[in-house]
Amino acid sequence: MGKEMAPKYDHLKVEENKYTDWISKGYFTAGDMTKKPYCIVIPPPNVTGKLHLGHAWDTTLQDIICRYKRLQGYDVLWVAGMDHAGIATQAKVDARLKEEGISRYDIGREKFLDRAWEWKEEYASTIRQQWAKLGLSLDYSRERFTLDEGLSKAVRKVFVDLYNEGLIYQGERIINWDPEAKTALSNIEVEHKEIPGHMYYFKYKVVETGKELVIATTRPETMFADQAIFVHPDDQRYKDIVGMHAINPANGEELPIMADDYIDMDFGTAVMKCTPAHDPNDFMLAKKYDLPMPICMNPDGTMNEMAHKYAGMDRFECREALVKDFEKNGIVDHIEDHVHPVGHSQRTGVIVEPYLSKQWFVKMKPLAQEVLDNQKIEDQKISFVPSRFEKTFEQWLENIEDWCISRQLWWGHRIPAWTNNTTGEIYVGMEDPEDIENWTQDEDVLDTWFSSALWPFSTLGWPEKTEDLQRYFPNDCLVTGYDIIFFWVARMAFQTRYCMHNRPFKDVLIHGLVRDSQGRKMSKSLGNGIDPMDVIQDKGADALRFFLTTNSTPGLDLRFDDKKMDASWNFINKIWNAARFVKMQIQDTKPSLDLNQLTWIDKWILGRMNRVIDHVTMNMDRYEFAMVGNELYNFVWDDFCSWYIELSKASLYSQNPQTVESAKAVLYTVLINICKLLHPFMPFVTEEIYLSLPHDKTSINVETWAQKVAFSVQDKENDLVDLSLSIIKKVREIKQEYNMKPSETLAISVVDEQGKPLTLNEDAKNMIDRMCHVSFEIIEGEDILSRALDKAVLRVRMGDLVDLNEEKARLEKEIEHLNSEIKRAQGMLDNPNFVSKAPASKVEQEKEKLEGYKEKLALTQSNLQEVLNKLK
RNA sequence: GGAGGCUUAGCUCAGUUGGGAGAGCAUCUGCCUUACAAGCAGAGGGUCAGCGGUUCGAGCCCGUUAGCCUCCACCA
Repeated sequence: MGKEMAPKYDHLKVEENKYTDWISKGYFTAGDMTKKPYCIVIPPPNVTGKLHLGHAWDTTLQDIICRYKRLQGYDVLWVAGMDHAGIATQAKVDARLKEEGISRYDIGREKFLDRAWEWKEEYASTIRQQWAKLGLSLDYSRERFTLDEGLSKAVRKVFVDLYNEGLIYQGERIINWDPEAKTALSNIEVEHKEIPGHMYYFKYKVVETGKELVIATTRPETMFADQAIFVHPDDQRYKDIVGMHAINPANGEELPIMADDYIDMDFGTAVMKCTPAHDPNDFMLAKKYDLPMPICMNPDGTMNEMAHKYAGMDRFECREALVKDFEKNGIVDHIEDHVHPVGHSQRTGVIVEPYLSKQWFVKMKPLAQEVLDNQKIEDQKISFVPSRFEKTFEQWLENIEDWCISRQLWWGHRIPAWTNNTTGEIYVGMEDPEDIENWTQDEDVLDTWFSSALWPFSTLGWPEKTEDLQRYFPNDCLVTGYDIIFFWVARMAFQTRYCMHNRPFKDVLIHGLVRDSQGRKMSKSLGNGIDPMDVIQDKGADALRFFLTTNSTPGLDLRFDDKKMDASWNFINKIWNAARFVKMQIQDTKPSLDLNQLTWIDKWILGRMNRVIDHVTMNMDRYEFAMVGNELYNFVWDDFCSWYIELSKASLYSQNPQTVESAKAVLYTVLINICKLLHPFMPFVTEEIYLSLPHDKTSINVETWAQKVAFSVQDKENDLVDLSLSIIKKVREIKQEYNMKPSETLAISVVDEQGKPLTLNEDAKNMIDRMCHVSFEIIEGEDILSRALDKAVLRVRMGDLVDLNEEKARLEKEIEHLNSEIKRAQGMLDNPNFVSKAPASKVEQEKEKLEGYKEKLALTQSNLQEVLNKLK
């Protein structure tokens, strides 16, 4: 103790070294069995790189919840962990290998995986450093990785169970193929973007009649794999040619002309070419009619030998060349510009190719239905904050399609399926086959989200029946962005329902995206990303945390704003200086709060504090952090700093030792409670202040939540505060209005409605004088300025300074305003419906307001009369 | 084609079961007052996007229009 506190806040110094100390003391290690458990699992960041501002926001929200719950006396477990991020990480490692001039095929699967693990270790440590900078109260003793041994076991078990129940199957289907990453993707890994393209109309010759048939397509390059031509059975235009054949202009093959009512008679020429292996609808038709399904492309997006002279060309090159040749040969009827949605790979950005391929799928309908059914049960449902996301979530589950889970990658959970080398038999199991030399394991790995989906319980030890699982499952809360509700939240929901027969967590707090100051998404290509570590260096983690969490509303995006970052820093600086003042007063001795010695202003601030504690607690429970921030900002800055600290100086410098002691104790009490209330938001500075003051615990981390102080207060004490504050404000206003120096002493008196002087006690006079430099005198005569307060009149000796005409105008304006308020309030009270229907408290409130306005109006009117008399 | 969000002070945004419009920054005025000039004390500034409805009472609830934005969706 006895640490010096510099006048200007130095966040670098304050935030240095604290975190390692907290970790070493085990403050964030869960397991106190005497307390009630509370559990959050971190959305595991990808080990592909550094954390961005979105992570900072997401994790700070969680940290706030965890720290709050810890102060409230919960045994909080916040599980640390990271995600192996299959495609993304593999791409990074590939790129690193490329720099060395080699590819993953050069070194082989095993060596590649060694390199990937190296990469993981490197980035995991970067991420942990960033967590430390942010001050996150994670439990590292339980840190997990989505590819670690325990999770691998969990993944295998789920896969095998689902397979045995027929909920996982292997099938040849049209999937979304990423030609860049050369892997299958799930539907939601495809982003549909409207891009300008063309609708090509080509002429086909009908073999039997020799007539022309015009058919539209957007992807001419797939024509090499066409197997049929379809029209609607009721379409009179084409009725005659059904059953005939047409020549595919791309390869000269004869295509049967068939009829199916899938065809939209109003679209294009109402004739559709069918490419079973390259389009999901065509595939469906081909299955129905048992058509062959050849593929005309290689996995890397180049054309294969089916494309004849175009073989080896990239698919888009081929498109261009083919159309050019068609134009030359008179095949093109016409070409229209056509803006249409095209699927892009979320990971690599390339255009996704619908592609026939053998993959593993999860049968989703039954799993999703379980979740939907349980959403109707109060103690089983997942509650979203804000609740509108429940609809998003449920609608997605209602319309869900089977999930393609196999990926043609190396970095990930290997699919636990083997094919017998001689019999071709498939084996799926937890354990490797005994005669493993006779079996070949499936080359593919699982979608990363397959393992992420198990996160809420796999991190706690499942499938083992661990104590942690028993104690901390289901989780209490999950915090994540709306952008991964489908990817992650929904999948956790059904996997948890399947494995645990429970919900993964009770609440989901949803936040939005961090945008730049112009409202744009932060992206690498725009180069507008902001590194949270730079912000922390510049303004401190506390300021960043406070900015992120108190300037945002659940579910909405957040714009990063330097000005608001500054405001956060300034707020911390303000608290810092208030703490310096308190420390200066109390030195190193903890003052004792004697509730019997409280002055009227002590009671005033304690009353405010009590109310703030109530509001903050309520809003913390509702995840309304912006409201908490706003209330604490105002309480600290206005009530505590601007008013109480200044008012308390009169007590502190008085001769009465009891008053002095009481003021010190109140300063200390309020400050400590401010620290506790703000600690979830700004753990570093609140710890620094806590430790620099006399304190009860070894760290604010192990303190208890703010407690209200119970004391008795009388109406007249409250009235005195109200009156004193209104006098001070009014005097300051008058001085400003008349260009007087604030330090200049103004002679005032305070009188009641009848003009009788009000007796203020010496303490109050002293305090008012200290705040706005006045002398209390008996004031009579011509040179008076009178201003109405709420329940009294302030009279000021002004001499010649008073501009009576201006004063008249000012008073008239005020009277006008008061009259309109009276009219409004009177109107409400005269309305029998209001009096009978509105809550009694509201009616009472309105009556009081009306009385107040009336009193003030009377006072103001008499002031105006005085002015008018003088003007005569 | 479905679903959702946003529109409040010059700018960025709060506004908790409906009951006298708020903050930060910016602007104007005056202050080096012994915690803080990254501060202190004051001031100005808004038909709460438009229209209609419910209600005694609407920024808030309902409907509708407009502008901006996001997600979902297999039309060749």
